[in-house]
Amino acid sequence: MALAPHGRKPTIYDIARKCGVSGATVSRALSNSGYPVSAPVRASIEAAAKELGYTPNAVGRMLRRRESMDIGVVLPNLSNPYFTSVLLGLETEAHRLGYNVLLSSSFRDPDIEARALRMLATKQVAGAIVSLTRPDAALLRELQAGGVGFVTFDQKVEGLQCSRVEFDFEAAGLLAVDHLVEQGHRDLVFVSSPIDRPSRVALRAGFLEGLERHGIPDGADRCLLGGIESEGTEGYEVENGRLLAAGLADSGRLPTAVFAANDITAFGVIQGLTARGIRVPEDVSVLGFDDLPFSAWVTPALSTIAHPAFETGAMAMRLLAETLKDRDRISVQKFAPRLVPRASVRRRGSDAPASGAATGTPDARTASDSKYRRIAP
Amino acid sequence: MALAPHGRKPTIYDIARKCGVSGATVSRALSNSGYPVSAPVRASIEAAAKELGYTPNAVGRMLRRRESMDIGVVLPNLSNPYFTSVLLGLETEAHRLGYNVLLSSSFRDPDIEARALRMLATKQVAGAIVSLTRPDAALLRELQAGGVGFVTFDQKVEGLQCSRVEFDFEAAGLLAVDHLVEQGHRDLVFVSSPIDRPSRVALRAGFLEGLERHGIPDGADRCLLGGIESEGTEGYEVENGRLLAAGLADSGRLPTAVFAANDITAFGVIQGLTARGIRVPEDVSVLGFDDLPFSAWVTPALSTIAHPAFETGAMAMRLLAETLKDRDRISVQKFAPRLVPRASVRRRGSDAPASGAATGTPDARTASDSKYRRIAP
DNA sequence: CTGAAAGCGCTTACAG
DNA sequence: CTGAAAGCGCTTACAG
Repeated sequence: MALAPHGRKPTIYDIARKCGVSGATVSRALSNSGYPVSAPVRASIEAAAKELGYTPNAVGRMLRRRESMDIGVVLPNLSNPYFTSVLLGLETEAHRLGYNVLLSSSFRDPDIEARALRMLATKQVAGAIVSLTRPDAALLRELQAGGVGFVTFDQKVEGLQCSRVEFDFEAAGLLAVDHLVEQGHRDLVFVSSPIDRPSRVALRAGFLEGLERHGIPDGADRCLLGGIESEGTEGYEVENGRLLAAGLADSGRLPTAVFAANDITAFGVIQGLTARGIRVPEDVSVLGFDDLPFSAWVTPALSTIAHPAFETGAMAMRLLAETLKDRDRISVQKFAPRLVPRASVRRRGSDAPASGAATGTPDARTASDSKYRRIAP
Repeated sequence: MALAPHGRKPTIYDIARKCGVSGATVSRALSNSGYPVSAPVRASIEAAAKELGYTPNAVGRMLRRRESMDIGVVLPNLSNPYFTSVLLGLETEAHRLGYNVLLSSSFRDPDIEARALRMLATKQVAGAIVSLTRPDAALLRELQAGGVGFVTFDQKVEGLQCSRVEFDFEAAGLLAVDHLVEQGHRDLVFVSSPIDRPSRVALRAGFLEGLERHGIPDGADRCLLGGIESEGTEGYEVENGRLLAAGLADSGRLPTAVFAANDITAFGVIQGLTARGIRVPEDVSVLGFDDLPFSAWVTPALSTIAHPAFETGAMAMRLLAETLKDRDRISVQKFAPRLVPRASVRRRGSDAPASGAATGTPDARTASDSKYRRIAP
């Protein structure tokens, strides 16, 4: 791209001059406007554009058309693989639909979240897909009134009307207990980092409900919460799992199976147990939650409950596109959990892996091949 | 943000009208221009702005100033945790410097790469940080001439003058052999997926060089390459590792230690070995490369060689900011590998973990606390 | 300290 | 099919 005579990048007027036509005609020829332009004129314009190394200026176009193909994404933290997968799904779908992604991580800081949101409005994004730590409904409504379409996932913001994609965390807790009981376990423990998010509350509620349904007593005592708070990275989850599991081993009152609040915590649990000479799954079964990609890669491959991250991101993007077409339309999509039996849960008193579990070969999943049942809202 | 009388978002002119001043004055008051505005006028402007729910329009400003605080990022694939960490470092630094990130994944498709690059130019980004599968130097030069600053990482693009951050892959291969030999191993094998990228070539070269320095024969025979090509996700690396390790076990000619081309491959190796009843590290030691966050989370915690992902991203962003200040300045920063001994490599014939290895407790790393030696270019 | 005016690069009714 | 003109929202020399 050579610079035009005025020392800047060539514009439609440089092309116009060169072809002896008006800027309007160049614009029509180059912007796929559908507006009729005679074949020879069009050809000469295209040739001149190529010769001058013309690149359209999206900023000029955006200002004039007052519309944007950019969308914002604000997430707590990319160091959590769950959010990475959400972003991957979201970006794949955005790309397919012709949108560009402006990324902001908030590190769970509400001030950063607010700043990122305002910045996105400033940039005139068409919409934003967000997962907020402490959502400011008033701010969101303000930006919404200013034309920014919103979609949330894994969270409902009180006082804000917008589409969202949900997940049935309670059903996941229930499913965990069902599976473990079905594999002959009745002495169960739930292990988690401090329960901050509503999703965790729901997951535990599902676990407790499961215990009750199966007539397993002492529900509350079976919930073990770590003492280490988040510090931006996900290491604290591993650490909580490790400490809690080690404590369990030292107490001499080991359960036969533990359900971890997420896969990362499950890894900590396995570490803590193994360090005490307790084998997984021979001595204790461990069930995770999330189904992170690498949960299929470790040894023993982690039995877990899938939280469809990629699908959540892709669906959020689809709902946003829908909102941008029809501002009044809001929809709620809810995903259901799915059991992924692998090697870390074993039927009680058996040498074989849990029934239904893949044996040696971990499932080779691509980012999008798993199909999740969707619950109608 | 209420809409202004004209049915659109309020502009500086709505404020100007309300305050009985000119648009120029509003602009000066609101844009931190440093230009003097009398205190009472400023106050009334600020009050009116707040009352009208004014949000500055960055598109108008950008068009007028002909400068942008957006930067583009083009990566092969977020499903590779290495790139996720690079992005995390890059975004953290960008945020600190006031830049916004436009993200594009290319899925290793050169056409998508070219389209993403053109799109970024169209959007008038100040610069871009890229890792390209098949870099088109002519295109990059063209966009560079059009004003886009480039920084590459882990790759040097022939025919393009730009800053970049490098990593000494060859030294990493060397370091791997040194460590393994130092732990009493001489029967070594290098396991990798098909060697496409130059970085892999260099890593293997370092491994071979290491064998030679230690007088270990049959270098080429000790390099095992998988047959499964990339399909967008990273699962093929695990699979190659698994198959190769299983083959090794079945052949009955097991080495005492294997060096995997990356941590993900190492997980595959561990899976393949374990499935054949071979224990890691008791029977065979396994050394990885990358030091992904979750390599510290698995059991046994993976001994590996660190490839500073977060630092690479942050450094790339810093180099880009430098380039944007001074277009003629190009610098090359090179990171050196660092050994991270954990539990998957054990001194030959010993019950203890490799000397220097953390024992029970995996190191709790935050994303940025590790310090890497930088090699002067 | 303030304002009138031009202009960033583009699109699009309007007129022909 | 083509062009002249206005305008998207802002900034910034220039003049006072």
